[in-house]
Amino acid sequence: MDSVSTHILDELDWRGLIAQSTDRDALRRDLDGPEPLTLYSGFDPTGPSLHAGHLVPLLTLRRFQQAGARPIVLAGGATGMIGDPRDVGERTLNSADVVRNWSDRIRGQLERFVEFDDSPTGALVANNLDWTGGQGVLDFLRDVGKHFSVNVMLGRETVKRRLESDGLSYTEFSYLLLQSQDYLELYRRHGCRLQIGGSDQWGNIVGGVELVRRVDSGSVHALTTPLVTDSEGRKFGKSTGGGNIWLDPEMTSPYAWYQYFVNVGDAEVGRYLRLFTFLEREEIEALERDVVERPHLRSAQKRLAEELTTLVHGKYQTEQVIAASQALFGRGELAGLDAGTLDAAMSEVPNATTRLEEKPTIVDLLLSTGLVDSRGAARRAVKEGGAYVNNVKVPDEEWTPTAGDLLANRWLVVRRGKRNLAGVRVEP
RNA sequence: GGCAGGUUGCCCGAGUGGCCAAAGGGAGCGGACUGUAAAUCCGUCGGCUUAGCCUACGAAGGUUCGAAUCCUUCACCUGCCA
Repeated sequence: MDSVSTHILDELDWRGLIAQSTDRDALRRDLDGPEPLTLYSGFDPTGPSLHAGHLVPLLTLRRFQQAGARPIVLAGGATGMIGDPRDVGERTLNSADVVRNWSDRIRGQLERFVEFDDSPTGALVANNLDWTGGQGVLDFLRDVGKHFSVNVMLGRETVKRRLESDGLSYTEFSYLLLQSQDYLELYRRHGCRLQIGGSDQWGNIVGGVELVRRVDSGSVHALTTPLVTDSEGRKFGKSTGGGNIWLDPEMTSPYAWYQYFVNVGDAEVGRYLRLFTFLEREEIEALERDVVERPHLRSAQKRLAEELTTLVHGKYQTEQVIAASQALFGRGELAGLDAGTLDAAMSEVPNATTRLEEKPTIVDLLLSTGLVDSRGAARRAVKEGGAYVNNVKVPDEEWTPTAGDLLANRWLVVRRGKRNLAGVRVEP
């Protein structure tokens, strides 16, 4: 980032990264102070991996660090045991073992997005289980609970909605207190003065702000990032199938990750570039003009996908998936690809193996590659004209590959619909 | 502990003895049109050895020629009362 750049708060503002904040001017003064401001954001282990939606606050921490602040990434080993109330539906508690396993994995992912060094802005990692795990109930109720008014808590939006629908357990009701205590703890341990999080966290964050003020007379800040949705209001980072796009390459392959962003709609790509990349303003604005003037090139989508894949999976992986995407989505002639390119491209997509003697039908191929879930679905795909081998439509359920169909002597590229690809390695 | 209401496919939701693999909507999937976009239109949407069979309407058992629908018990959810 260039050093004459705009103030971090103005930068975040331009990027659309500020949903709500406490006193902006006071925050700005603290950011401009002689000491680096310490800030934190917490991430609950609600699954074995972070997903794309977590990137917004996480990358915002990174932006603050680059602007001279010191970030703390907090893994919610304790809060993950409780569950933040959602608008509808009590959560199912996960076992302590599961939560511990998940928070360890998530912690490893969190650490990749901020810099750890000995400088005053070097990042810290924390786990709220460290200060709640051994805490007694009576201490908690006296030291923390006493500062919260149930009257006020009942007025919170989520709580109101839950009371109107299916109710809310005392456990989830208490979540606010735990997160508030975290802020107080980090304020005391590390002088943390700012907490950021998704806009759905606003209530939890200001709960901490007030607790710090009441207990320690400290003045600390809150800032939330917007909940990112697409033009249809769907939560960002949900795949078209409905599942999350995960950071863990075992759960979402780098190829699938890249493809998700390449397929972002024109209406949101500019906004996503600002929210998720570290590209300069001029470059983003140029890409946004491209979307209007030469939309078919999809240059903004490709750039977004490249940046995000590099950020999460590294430069090497990114080059691999870009090469694979170009090879497989290039207009048609798969036969023209050399063996090396094809091998590399095939390693990025789902694979299966077969032998010609087994006389696999197109239905078998679709099923074995996981492109469909059942034989019925495979037949349907063929009937609907959505099954292709080597970019050629296969209209017959009984179709079987022959030696002449093999690319580079060993591959069949099986496709379902426009963009679901898989490779079948044919063994001699 | 008592009383009342509820539990249907990925989600919402209709269905109160056969015409129910279950209306309708949403999501998803495929096709056409395009730009690996959006919108629109069309089709599809439990599984299988697919004119047939199997599994399924919270669980188990029962009544019946036949049950998502009736009966019994159990589990869970919501509300009111204790």
